[in-house]
Amino acid sequence: MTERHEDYVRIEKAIKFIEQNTHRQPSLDQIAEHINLSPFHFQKLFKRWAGVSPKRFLQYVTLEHAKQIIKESTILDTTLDMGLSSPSRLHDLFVSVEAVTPGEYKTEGLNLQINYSFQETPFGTCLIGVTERGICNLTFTQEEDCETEMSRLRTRWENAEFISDKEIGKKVVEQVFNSSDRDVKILLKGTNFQLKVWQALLRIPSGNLATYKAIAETIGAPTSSRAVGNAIGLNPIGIIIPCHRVLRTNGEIGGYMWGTARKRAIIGKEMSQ
DNA sequence: ATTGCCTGCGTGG
DNA sequence: CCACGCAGGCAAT
Repeated sequence: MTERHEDYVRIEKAIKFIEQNTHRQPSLDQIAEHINLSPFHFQKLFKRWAGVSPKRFLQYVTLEHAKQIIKESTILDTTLDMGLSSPSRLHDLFVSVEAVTPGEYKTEGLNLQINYSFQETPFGTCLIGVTERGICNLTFTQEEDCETEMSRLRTRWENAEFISDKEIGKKVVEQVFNSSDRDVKILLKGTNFQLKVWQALLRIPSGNLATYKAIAETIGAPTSSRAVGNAIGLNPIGIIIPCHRVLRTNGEIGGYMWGTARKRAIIGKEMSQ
């Protein structure tokens, strides 16, 4: 287990603790004690990890803040509306999406080469899959279970040729997590409905939040927020397709395929930038 | 805060 | 086909 991952585990534990004790407004000392670090060390680790102090971070991550953001629905709505009218101006990601052809869909990746590798990120270990036509997979491992994650990828692209390649994956991680160069290509495979939902997610700029309902409305299916949640849960390319930016209408955090603590963490970091 | 009834899509019989 | 499961929403408690 790498140092980076251990740090992430600590942060995750801290966030869980906060989540369960929001009503008590835990102090820095209490949080630090819970994860067995000195307040000093914890503060330092946190700052290094998130780029802001724990206190500032909490302001952003806290439920009340999320509620406020949702309440100011003009911001949210204008964001989404503007996203529709001129997507390229609002995007923090200039992602060009390529969807697989019907033939490829049927054959599930025949003649497709996927360079895969596991990579460490500030939010945990993830499995990267890259094809000639773009990134096709960015999923986090739960409990460091790489085998399960890998078999999921193989199932998703049953006939593809898999090549282990750490260098390609490393470049992707640097591009997505550490650089301002966000001009990435992705390769998506899904039903029409899923593609519509995933592309709607790409229109939410970093630092902004949307709701399942708002997404449902933008794709012209205003009563299908549940179906939207379903489709979002199947997003194969985390972070780049920002499924973490979608909350419930009432401001609750909602679910996340890779754990709500991780979702909070990603939102918090984006908010604080 | 909790409950019960609604939604639409994907999956497995 | 049909039946069920979901990262949701809403109205009535």
